[in-house]
Amino acid sequence: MELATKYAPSEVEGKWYQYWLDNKLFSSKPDGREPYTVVIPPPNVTGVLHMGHMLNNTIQDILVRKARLDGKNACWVPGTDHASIATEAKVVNRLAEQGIKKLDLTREEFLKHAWDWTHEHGGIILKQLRRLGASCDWDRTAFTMDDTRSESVLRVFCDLYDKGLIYRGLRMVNWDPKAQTALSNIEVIYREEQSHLYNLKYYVADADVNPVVPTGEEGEVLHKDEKGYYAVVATTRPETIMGDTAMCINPKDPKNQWLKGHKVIVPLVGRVIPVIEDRYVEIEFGTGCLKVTPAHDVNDYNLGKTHNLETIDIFNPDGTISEAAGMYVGMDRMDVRKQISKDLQEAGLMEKIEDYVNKVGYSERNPDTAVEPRLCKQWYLSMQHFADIALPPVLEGKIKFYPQKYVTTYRNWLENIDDWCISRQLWWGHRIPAYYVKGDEEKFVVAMNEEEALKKAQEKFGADITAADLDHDVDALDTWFSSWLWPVSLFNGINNPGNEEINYYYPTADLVTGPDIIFFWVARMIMAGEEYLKDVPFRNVYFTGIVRDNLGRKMSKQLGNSPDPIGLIEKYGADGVRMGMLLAAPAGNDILFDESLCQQGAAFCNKIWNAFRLVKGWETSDVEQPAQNKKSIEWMNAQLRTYVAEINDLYSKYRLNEALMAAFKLFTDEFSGWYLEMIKPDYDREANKAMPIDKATMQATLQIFEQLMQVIHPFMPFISEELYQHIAERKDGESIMVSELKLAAPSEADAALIAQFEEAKQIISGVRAVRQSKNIAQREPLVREARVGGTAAHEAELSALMKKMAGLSEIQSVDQKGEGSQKFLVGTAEFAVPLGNLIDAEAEIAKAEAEIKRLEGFLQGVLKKLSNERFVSSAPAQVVEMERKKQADAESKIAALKETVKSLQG
RNA sequence: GGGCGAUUAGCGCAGCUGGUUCAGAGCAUCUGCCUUACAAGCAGAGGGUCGGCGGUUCGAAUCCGUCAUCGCCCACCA
Repeated sequence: MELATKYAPSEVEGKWYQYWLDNKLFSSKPDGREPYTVVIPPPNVTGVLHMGHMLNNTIQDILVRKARLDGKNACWVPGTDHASIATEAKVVNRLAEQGIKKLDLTREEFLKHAWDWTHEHGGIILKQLRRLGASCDWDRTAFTMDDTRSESVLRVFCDLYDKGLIYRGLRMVNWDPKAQTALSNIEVIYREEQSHLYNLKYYVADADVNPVVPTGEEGEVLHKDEKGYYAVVATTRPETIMGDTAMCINPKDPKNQWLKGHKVIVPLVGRVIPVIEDRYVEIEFGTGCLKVTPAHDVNDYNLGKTHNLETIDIFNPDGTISEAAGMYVGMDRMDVRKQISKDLQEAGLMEKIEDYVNKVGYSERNPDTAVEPRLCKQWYLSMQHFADIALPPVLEGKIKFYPQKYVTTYRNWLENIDDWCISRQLWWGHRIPAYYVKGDEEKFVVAMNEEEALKKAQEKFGADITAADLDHDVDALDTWFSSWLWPVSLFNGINNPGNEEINYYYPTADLVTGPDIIFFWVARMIMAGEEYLKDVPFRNVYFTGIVRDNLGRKMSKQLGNSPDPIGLIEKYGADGVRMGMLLAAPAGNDILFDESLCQQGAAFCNKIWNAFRLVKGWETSDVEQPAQNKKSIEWMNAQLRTYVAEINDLYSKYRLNEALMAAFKLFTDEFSGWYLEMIKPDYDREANKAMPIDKATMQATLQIFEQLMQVIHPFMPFISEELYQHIAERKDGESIMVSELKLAAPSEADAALIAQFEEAKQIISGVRAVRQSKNIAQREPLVREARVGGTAAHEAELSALMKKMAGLSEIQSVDQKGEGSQKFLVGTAEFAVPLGNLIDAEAEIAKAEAEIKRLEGFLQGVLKKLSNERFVSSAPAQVVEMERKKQADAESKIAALKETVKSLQG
């Protein structure tokens, strides 16, 4: 069969993926083997694949395929996440396009639209993952809102409520006015912003709005204009003044002593509010006067509680001004800021406006929407208990983080943890299983279903309660409240504890995710795992970096710098893209993605392909195996063992990019560059084809090739499978995926053999360099002189090989330097290629003298070290010995070079 | 404001508990080759006083201090 000169990924990838599926090679069932479990970080069900997913899933697939090759029972469970806020927002938008408002629909109607949307777009991303070669057990595909997962969520909610860990509380929450829902603290992203500090005039008055005249004590700072005395309050949010119910000063502030006990008038609003005193106020900030708006600021809320202040909520849930404000009603808060600033200035109530940089919280899911602190009742999960159980496994190393630096981040967060606000004012999600007795929010029960709720309600509040008296909580749970159960719920460990699957697959082995969700997801999974299985959910966490473009910018739709993953796969092949992703991806470092990296991956595929074409093109015959081939095979096998040991070590440290690099060098340099050239049969010019190769060499080469494919398979599953199938006749269903690579550990003999070849390689390179510098064609045979005594006996063993590789016609041993030959050193041995009058004596002398100079400098340094008594006495003997050897080597090299110079001058 | 991490060749990185020939691979660069598997290739070469300063040590890219620059995380200063 003829093989094309170029590897065509599109022709093989689909075929093998289908083959793997048909033969159920991804599927896993509990058995006697060691399990290796990975759960996918579930992408948004309606999302599409982006470069971050590509990186993340490439890494997972490499780990999973490697485990399979190592004979483990690998199980990679795929699934998707319902992403409640994001998905609900998309559905709301789509309805809006059709002229439908969410609030005009019933919950059931809305959910139907949401499910339609989910079914329409859902799972696209999982299909895309197949193109990448992801070897997930697709029969296990789960969704955070499927029956099993939903039941798990409700069970856990009820259980934690019964344990007293879930409670309902009135708190200041982060409110997203666009999605109109509460958010947890970690869903708020603070951004620094150029804004203004508005300095407002609060005129001082007594209860009857009569001006107050201060006495003006030492250190006091008074502000006065024609309308009277006033305090200056600096704020970034003038639109909240309608909610002001006090002004606060620090009791120790000398500037503002005159304000004590008085009242001030809220500008424009006209409300008279008290001046209160609290040490919370920073004396140095602005004028030391703080306006207090208990309904719209966390600190002000706390002040309000301490000082018993009235709370005026001036905002509607959508961020417009409410009736309670009495002014600007119905306007958006951002518009009011501009308007009120104008109005204040016109009324002469604005002292000044300064430029100011402050931090504003934005919703993680609606990044353009500033979060509004809002007082409302929500469900919370007490976190101290969970922090207590989740901290030890990480600190004690039961779970390892790669890179390790995230342990500190993890610890800092857990040691300062806030309770988790788990309710969201959304419909798309798991509905909170709380049931209220009609008309009384304080009377409620928590139950798995209505039936159970009724029973509990009757027990708790009286037998006369009927189903019609109960109102199911309208809110849904935070998406992460289902994600945190993922490693447990995938194996049904909540609903059916102790079942065969959870016992077998849990704890999972490795989690691959981004550091951005260390709190959202990683930490909480550890909590849930410890709570429900009393064991960690995974042993290792590999944190990937963020994929950026080659200028270091985050990939985004706006910038248009995010390549389409499927387009890349079509262009470079899945294997090429996988290699491209990994080449620049050390754990924890951001990766600067560049298409040229995929190009490199595709080139490597082509290299592998052509190496195979070469081998496959050889005919075998009964000729005897040349000794040098036998030797080369031994060497290549030693290299394989050595590299594989190194690669395994790199895997164990999760240094996958380095493992790939090592595999790349093994194949490209050692195998293609050296080994294949060593055993390559001569060309028969008359027959115009390669001479036949002996059977033993052919067989050994195919075996090595197969092993190389096994080494490469986790990184490049498609081409390795394709060639694995070409190398030998395979039974139907046989696959490289489940083949085993068994190699002995490298021995000392291997090391010695590699060292011997290393020297030969250097000699060959030396001759090639001579060729290059003298412009001698590759085919022109050369003679090489080896200095007597300079060559070790083992070099002679490889002489045939060296002749072949360096294009030498002869290797001579000489006892004196021939004239007109170009010399080079390998180690301390000197070699020469006789070139007659091609030698440029002067240039050679200059070169040698420069080298002598360099070596002499080096020698001086060594000698200085050795003459230092303290070095000789305190350094380990080994180190001193090494320095002595350096000295001896340098001296002998210098001597050889000097001799060369002499002969050239001669 | 607190914490973490980084700074090594043009680029993105490795260099693990200080010592194995004056710092390593890849990509890029330069030179020469269409050599009968592969020009998506082959052969060869150049390139870094390891961010600055100080210290510990016989010896520092490696340990300590400090400064500088960059990045990330956390935090209720209006």
